[in-house]
Amino acid sequence: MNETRDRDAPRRNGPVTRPLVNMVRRPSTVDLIAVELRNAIYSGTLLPGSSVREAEVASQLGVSRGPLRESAQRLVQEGLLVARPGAGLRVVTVGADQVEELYEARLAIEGTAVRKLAGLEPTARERHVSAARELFSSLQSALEDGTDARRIGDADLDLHFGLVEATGNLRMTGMASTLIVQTRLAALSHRDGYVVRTDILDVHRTLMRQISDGDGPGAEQTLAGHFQQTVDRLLGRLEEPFSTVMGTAEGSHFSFNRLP
Amino acid sequence: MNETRDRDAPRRNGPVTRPLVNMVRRPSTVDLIAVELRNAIYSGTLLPGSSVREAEVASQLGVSRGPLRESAQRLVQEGLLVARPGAGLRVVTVGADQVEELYEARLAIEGTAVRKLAGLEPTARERHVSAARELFSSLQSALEDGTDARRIGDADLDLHFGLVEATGNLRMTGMASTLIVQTRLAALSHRDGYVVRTDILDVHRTLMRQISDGDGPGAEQTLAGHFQQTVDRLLGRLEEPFSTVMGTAEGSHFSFNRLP
DNA sequence: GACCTGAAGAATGTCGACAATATAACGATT
DNA sequence: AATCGTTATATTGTCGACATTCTTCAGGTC
Repeated sequence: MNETRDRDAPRRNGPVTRPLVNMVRRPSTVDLIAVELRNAIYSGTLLPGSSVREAEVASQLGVSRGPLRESAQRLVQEGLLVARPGAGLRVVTVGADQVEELYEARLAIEGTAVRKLAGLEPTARERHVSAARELFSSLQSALEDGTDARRIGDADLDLHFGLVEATGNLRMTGMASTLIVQTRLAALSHRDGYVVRTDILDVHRTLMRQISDGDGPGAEQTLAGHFQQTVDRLLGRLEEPFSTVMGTAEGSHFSFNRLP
Repeated sequence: MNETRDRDAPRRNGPVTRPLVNMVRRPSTVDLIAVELRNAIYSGTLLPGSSVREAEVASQLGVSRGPLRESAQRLVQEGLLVARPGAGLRVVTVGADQVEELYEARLAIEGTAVRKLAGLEPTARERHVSAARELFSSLQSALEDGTDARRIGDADLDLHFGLVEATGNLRMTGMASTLIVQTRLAALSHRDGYVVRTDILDVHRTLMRQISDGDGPGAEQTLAGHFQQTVDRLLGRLEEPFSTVMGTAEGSHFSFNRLP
C-alpha cells in the first residue's frame, strides 16, 4: 500500500520545496460561462422564475449548448437554477417560505466569520478587515448619495461577502457567494420590488466596531438581530417607516470566486 | 410592473390554495450520475488525486460522455472534483493545509445546527432529534463491535450529517453533505490511512445530552472542542493512545439529498 | 548523466444532428 | 362553460465525430 496518490502535485526536487510562483490556472470555458450566468442572475438580467432556453443563451454567449449545459449544472448545484427533466432550466424563485432558512444559513456562515475576525490578534485583524472596511465606506457613500436603491443593495451584499472573504476560508467564501446571490434572488422574487432599510448604516457601523474591538459574540449578536429584522420585514410582519423602492440600475456586478 | 414572474408555480384557483400533494419530481439522469460519483468518492472507489477518465466512467455507468460531464461539473462546484483545462477531471486531494479550513466550515454549519436543535421547545426538539438519536445508537453499536474502523467512520459522519438534517434547513443540509464528503476525502488523502478515535462515543453522548437539555452553547462548545482535537490529531500534533487503522470495507454509502 | 527539444499518442473540448419529451393550441365532448 | 383528448410545435436529452490540447516518451545535446 501507500502508493503515490498525488500524481497531480507539482514536481518537487527536494524533500519539501515551497513553490516559487503561484500555479497558473487558465480558466476553463465552463468557468467563464458560469460567471456570466451568475452575474446575469445577480444583476436581474435573468429574473426569478424565468426559463433559460439553452440555444438562445448559448448563441448569446457565443458557445454551443454543450458547455452551457455543463455550466448550468454548476448553478443547479448552487441552488440558483432548477432543471426539470424535459422542461429545461429555470431561475429559482426564492419565496417567502425560503427566507427564514436562507438567513439562518447566512447567519451560520457570516456569524462564524465575524466571530473569527474579532478573535484575531489586533494586528492581523486590521490586515484582514481592511478590505471590508473599504466596502463599509462604499456602503456609506451609497447611502449618502441616496437615491439608487440598487447601488445600496449591492454595497450591502458586497460588505457581507467581504467579511466572509476576509477570513480567508475559501470554503466558507464559496458558500457565502451562493447565499448572497440567493439573497438577491429573494429580493427580485418579491413582487413589491426591492426595498432597503435606510438605517442599515448604523447596524453595520456597530458591527464593524465590534469586530475591531474584538467583541466576537457581540458582533454575531448584531448580525443575528439585523437578519431577524430583515426577515421580519421581508415577511411583511413589520411596517417599514423608512424604505426606498429599488431602481433598475444597470451594470450591477458581484465578484464570484470559487474554490482553488 | 408586477407582471407574473412565477409561470412555473402551480396553478391556483383561489387566492391562496395550499397544494394538496407534494409535487412529483422525477430525478434527471444528471442527478443519478452525480449521486453515483459522490458515492464512489465517499466510499473510496475513486481515490483522492486519481484521474477520472470520462470515456471509461461513462461506459461503466452506461451513459455517454455528455451527461457525465454535466454531472461532473456539479461535483466541481462542490469541491469534490477539479477540472484542469485539457487535462480533465481529478478527485481533489484534501491536504493537511485544508484540514483547519474544512473543520472551521463544519463548525459553522454543525455548530449552528446543534444550537438550533437545543433551542427548540422540548416536544418539537424530540421529534426533530429522534432520527439523529438512532444514528447515535448506530455509532454506539459500531464502536461496541469494534474492529471495523470504516463502519465507525461512516456512523460518525452519518450522525454529524443527521444533526444538520434534523434542523430541516435544506440549504445547510446540502452544505453539510458536501463538507462531510470532503472530510472523508481528507481521511482518504492521508497516506497513513484512516484512523478513528475510540473515545468519540463520550463526546457524542455529551453532545446529544446537551441538545436534549437545551444547552445550545454547551453543545456548540463540545463540538468545537471535538473538532479542535480532531484537527490536532490529523495534523499530527498529538500522540493518539487509542486508535484503529481503517479497514477497507465495501459498500460504504451515504445519503446525499440535494436542494428541492 | 541531466536537461532540453520534438513528435506520437491519448484524452479532452466543442460542435452539430437526431430522437425523446414536455408544452401549447385546438377541437370535441359531457 | 369547463374538461378531456389529440395534434403540432418547440425544446430538451443524448449521442457520435472532429479539432484541440495536454501528456508521455524517445531522441539529441551540453
